[in-house]
Amino acid sequence: MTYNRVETPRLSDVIMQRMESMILEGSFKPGQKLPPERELASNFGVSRPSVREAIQKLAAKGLLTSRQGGGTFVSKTIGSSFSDPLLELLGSHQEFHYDLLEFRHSLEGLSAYYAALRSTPADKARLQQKFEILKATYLDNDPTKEAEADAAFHLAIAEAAHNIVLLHTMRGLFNLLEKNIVENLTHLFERDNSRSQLLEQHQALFDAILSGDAELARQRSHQHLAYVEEGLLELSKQETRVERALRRGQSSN
Amino acid sequence: MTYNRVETPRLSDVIMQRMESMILEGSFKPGQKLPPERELASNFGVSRPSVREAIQKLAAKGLLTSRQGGGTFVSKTIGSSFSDPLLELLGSHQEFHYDLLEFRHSLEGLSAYYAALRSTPADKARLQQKFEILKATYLDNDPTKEAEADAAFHLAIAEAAHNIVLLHTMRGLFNLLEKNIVENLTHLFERDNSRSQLLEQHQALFDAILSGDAELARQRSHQHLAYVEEGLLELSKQETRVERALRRGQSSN
DNA sequence: AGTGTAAATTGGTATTACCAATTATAAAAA
DNA sequence: TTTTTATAATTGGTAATACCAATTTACACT
Repeated sequence: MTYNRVETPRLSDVIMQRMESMILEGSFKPGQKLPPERELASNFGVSRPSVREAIQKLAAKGLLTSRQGGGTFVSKTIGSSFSDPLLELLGSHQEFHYDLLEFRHSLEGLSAYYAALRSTPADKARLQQKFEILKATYLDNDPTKEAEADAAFHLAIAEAAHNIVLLHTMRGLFNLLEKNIVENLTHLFERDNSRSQLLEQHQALFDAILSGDAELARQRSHQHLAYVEEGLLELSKQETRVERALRRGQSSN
Repeated sequence: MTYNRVETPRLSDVIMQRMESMILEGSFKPGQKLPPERELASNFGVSRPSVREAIQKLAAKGLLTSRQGGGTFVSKTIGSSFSDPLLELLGSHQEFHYDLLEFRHSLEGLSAYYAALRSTPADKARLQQKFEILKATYLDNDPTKEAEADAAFHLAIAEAAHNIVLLHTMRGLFNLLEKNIVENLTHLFERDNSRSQLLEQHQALFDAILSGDAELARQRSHQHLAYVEEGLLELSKQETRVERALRRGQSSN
C-alpha cells in the first residue's frame, strides 16, 4: 500500500531545476560563466550552501564545471552514456578495473568455447574477414586502428557464440575498456615483437575456433588474454610511478 | 592546446567517491540506512556541508535518497530494474530465455570457481548461514520461500567470488529469472525426490567451495545447473503443449 | 610596453545555530 | 495488557558567518 508520500521539496532541488531550465532554454549558454555563488544566492533569495548544493548536483550530472577562484561554467559537451549506468560507474573507478578485466577474460573464454561449437559458415567467413583486416592494420603503424580491428575481431567471436546475452554484455564491456585497450596497445607498440606475438595468438585462437575444438579455443583465448593483462600490469606500474613522482613534485612546493 | 590543467581535488568529490566505492563494494547495501550526516562528517574528518554536498551528488545520480528526519538510504534499485534496459527486454521475451539461462549457467560456474579460490572465513560463514536457511525452508513446503533461499545462497556464492562486475551481473540476471525460478521449483515440487537431490547438489557445491577446490566447485555447479535446466526443459515442453492446446481451442472459436 | 606584486574576486571548507520532519519513547487511556 | 496519545530525541534541511586557497584583475614600478 505505497501511496505517494507527502513530497517535501528540497530547496536545493528547486534551485537546481530552475538553473537546469535556464541552461536548457539558453539563458545560460554552453561555455558561459555563471554569476558568482553569492550573487546567485541573493538573486534566488536563499543561502549560499543551498545554491552550492544545487551547483554540485548539476556538476555531478555533467552540466556544470567549477574552478576555485575562476568561476562556474556551463559545460560545452553533453556526454553520451552507456547502457548500464552502474557499469559505467564501475568503469570510472580505477579500483574496479581489475574486476572488469577479469570478467572480460572469463567471458572471452566462454565466447571462444561456444563459437567453436556453434559458428556457422557465415560466422566463420565474418571471422576470417575481421582477421584479415587485423592482419592488414598490423602493417600500418596505427595503434588506434589496430585496437579497433582487434576489438572487432573479438566481438565477432562473441557474435559467433550465438548467445545474445553474452554478446550484449561483451559489447558493454568493450565500450568501457575501449580506452584501456588503445592505451595498452600503444604501450605494446614500444615492446618489440609483442605485436607479432599478439598476431600469432589471434591466429591460434582463430584456428581453434575454425577447427571446432571448444576446449582448445577456450585455452587459446585464456593464453592470449593472460599475455595482454601482463602488458596492462606493466603499464599500470609505470603509471603509478609517474603519479608518485607527480605527488612528490606537488608536495615539495 | 588543451593540456590538462592542474587538478585541485574537491573534498566533496573525494567523499563522494569513497561513499560510491563503499556502496558498490557492498559495505553499504541497497536499502540500508546510512549513518547520520554528523557522524559521517566526523568519521571522514570533514565538515558536515562537505558530506552533504557529496550525498546530494550521489542522490542526483540516483544512488541515494534522503528524507528529512528519516535518514539517508541506499537506493534499492541498484542492481535491478534500472540497470540494463536491453537485458530487461530480453527477459520479457520467451525466445531468449535459453540464452539467459545458459549465460547464468556459465557465470555460476565462474562464481563457484572464484569463490573456492578467494572466499574469506567471513564469506564462508555467510555461505553456511544461507545454506542452513535453505535446509530449513526445505522442510516447510513453501516454493516461494525456498526459491528465495535458493537465490540467496547462489548470490552469496557470487559475493564470495569477490568480483564486483560478476556480482552485479549475477544480480541483474537473478532479477530477470526470479519468476522462472519459482515456477520451476513449484514444478519440481511435484516430482518426488527431486528436491532432495537439489539439496544434495547444493551441499556438494558448498563443500567444494569450502574445500577450496576451484575446478571441483565449477563441476559441481555445472552438474547442479544441468539438473535444474533439465527440469525447466520438461516444464517448457508441458507449457508448449498447453499453449498448443489453447491455440487449438482459440482457433476453433 | 613589459613585468611583477598586491588587491579584489570567487569557489572551497568549516563552524554554529536553528528549523522541520520523522522516529522512538514514555505516559495515559481503553 | 493493549492501544493511543503526547513528549522527547534523532536526523536531514537551511541559514549565516568566517576564513582559506586559487584565480583574476589592477596597478605601480622598471
